[in-house]
Amino acid sequence: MVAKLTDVAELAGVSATTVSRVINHKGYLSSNTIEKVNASMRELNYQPNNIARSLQGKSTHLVGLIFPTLDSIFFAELTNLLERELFAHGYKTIICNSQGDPKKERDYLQMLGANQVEGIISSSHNLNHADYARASAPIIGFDRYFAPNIPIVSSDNFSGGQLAARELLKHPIHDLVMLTGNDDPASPTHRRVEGFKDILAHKNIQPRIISLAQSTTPTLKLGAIKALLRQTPPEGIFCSDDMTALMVMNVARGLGISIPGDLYLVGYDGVSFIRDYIPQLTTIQQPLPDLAKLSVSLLERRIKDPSEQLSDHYELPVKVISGESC
Amino acid sequence: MVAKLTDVAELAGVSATTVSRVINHKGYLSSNTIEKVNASMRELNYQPNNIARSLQGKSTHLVGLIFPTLDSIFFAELTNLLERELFAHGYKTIICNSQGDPKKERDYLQMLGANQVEGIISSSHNLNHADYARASAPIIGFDRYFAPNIPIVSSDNFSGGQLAARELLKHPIHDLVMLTGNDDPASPTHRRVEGFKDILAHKNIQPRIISLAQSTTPTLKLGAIKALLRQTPPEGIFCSDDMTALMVMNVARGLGISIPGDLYLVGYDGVSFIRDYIPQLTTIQQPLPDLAKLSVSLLERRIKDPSEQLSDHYELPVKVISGESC
DNA sequence: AATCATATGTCAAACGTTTGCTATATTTTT
DNA sequence: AAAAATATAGCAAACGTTTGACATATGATT
Repeated sequence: MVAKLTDVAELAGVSATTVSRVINHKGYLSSNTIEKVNASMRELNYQPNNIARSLQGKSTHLVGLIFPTLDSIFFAELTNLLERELFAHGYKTIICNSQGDPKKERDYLQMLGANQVEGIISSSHNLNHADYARASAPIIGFDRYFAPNIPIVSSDNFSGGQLAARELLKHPIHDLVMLTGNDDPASPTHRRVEGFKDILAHKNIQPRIISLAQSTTPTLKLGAIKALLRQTPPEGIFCSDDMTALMVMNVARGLGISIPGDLYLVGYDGVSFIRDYIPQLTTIQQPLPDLAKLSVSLLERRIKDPSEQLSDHYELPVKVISGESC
Repeated sequence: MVAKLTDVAELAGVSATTVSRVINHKGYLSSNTIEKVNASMRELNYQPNNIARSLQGKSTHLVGLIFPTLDSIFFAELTNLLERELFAHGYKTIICNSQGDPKKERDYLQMLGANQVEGIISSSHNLNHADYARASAPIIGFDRYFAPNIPIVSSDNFSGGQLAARELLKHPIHDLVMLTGNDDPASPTHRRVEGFKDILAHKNIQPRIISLAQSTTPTLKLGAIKALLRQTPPEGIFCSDDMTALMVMNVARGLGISIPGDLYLVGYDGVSFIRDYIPQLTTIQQPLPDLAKLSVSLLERRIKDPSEQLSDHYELPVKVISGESC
């Protein structure tokens, strides 16, 4: 059996209280006692039981991350950064990938409560606001509105859309398409569409907005892109994420459409994978590390003081990463 | 304050035991009592406290995943699949990305113990075997040897190396390079090198093995690949992962080396991202979903019966995904 | 009418910690 | 030399749940 506090106490010839005090550096302890206890802990290879500690009142230092999937490089990198940041702040990360399944998401939300997580960062899209409003732990919405008083962290999506438009308009073109993944007008990411349209409106250009539901499989997406490029190829495309842009590049190459030249292309996200492996893509970069840091720091503030009033929305600036595609 | 079991009991006018019995479907309960209790739980929005439950003896249903990073698409997809599988088996997933930092990994290993996780799946490379042998929970090594009696789950790396060699040898070439990420001869992934060499040896071909340490940054890797392709370009390259192969494709394109033709290229992993977004790459596909399922099912067997004797090594077959690069 | 099985529910101990209170010994201040 | 402050450590209750042992009521079987 694994050693417990009382075993250590017995071996060291002191009370359980004293051992606990040594572990938690609390109260007055003689160096002699401390040494004895430490030796006993070493001898028994003692590991405090966090479960018991939490029950007693200590916090769990657990944080839940609710995202749709890790198959998307964007969420993978984000999760990676959040995990790092959370670890640096002393939290452990439970991942909850809803895979677009509302039932799974609800189960997870409930489970996180049952497991006494101290906070939640979520970007999932399946549940209604009431589900989130009821959650016991503080929540930060990543690129996502949940309920009043649940702060949103996002890139400046509107500016991002504007930047993309400006990039495309550097060329003398006007038949433009935007491929977007999310058509919920309440979603912060929808602001990308608005920013894009905003700039084009000044030039009296009306882009075609093609919305591929977030649940679209790659194959379906491929079909849609092929159809677009074959039947009514535009002169410029703005994709609301880099993976879609990458697919456009592939399809274009297959069809003999050259980028740039025949077609100009701008993506969105600018994750490090794209910068390292697909540098030819021009894209709008979100400051992912900063977004992760901000999310964690806001969450921590809410954990420390649940009543602290935070802003509704934190927007971080984006920038253009110039490749060759536009 | 959030409702607890005793609050429910009080409201329903029964004892705590009875409430617990209702929750756990244990013992004889009148349907009347059950209804009363359920109503009270609903009214108070009661959520059982898993911490208290675990302390009492119930298991935590927590599993830890120790991997180097999520920035690599391979680990991201693997983590995604494992999380799904674990969820389906009733487990929650704590992610522990060591980021190549032995200290972080040791901290995590210790933390997982303290948090009473029921099992660990790990593919991290930083700790010595003793650290893992000491862990309290059962462990499955993914593509990684840790200690005797810790089973390894991997693809058939040797056959994978052989397949890659055979693919390249379909063309009349003999100046071959293998770019590998891990040069630890004890690692299961090193078998890819051996399988590759094995086939080539029959043809009296001695490939150049270039090992880019796993910690290499993309920039350094890019430099190495550029140097290779510029100075002593081979006729064929086998990369031990798809991301490196993707980088080779990019560099080659930049240098005007055409793939296939001037250079034949085979990758390894065949994650779904590659199949969906870089279909032109010929690669050796690991059966990732099966590997995830197998890992979880082995782990569960060990959890249910820690003394169950498992094999040392479970190897799942790989297959060639034919693109245009070879 | 005594016995047994079946329902229904309560008591209190236990899980492994932490902590407020208390007790004693030692040192410092008056 | 008394009072006060400081140092040291133990007792027992508490955290929220589960569960074995026990108590009682009801009905069925002898």
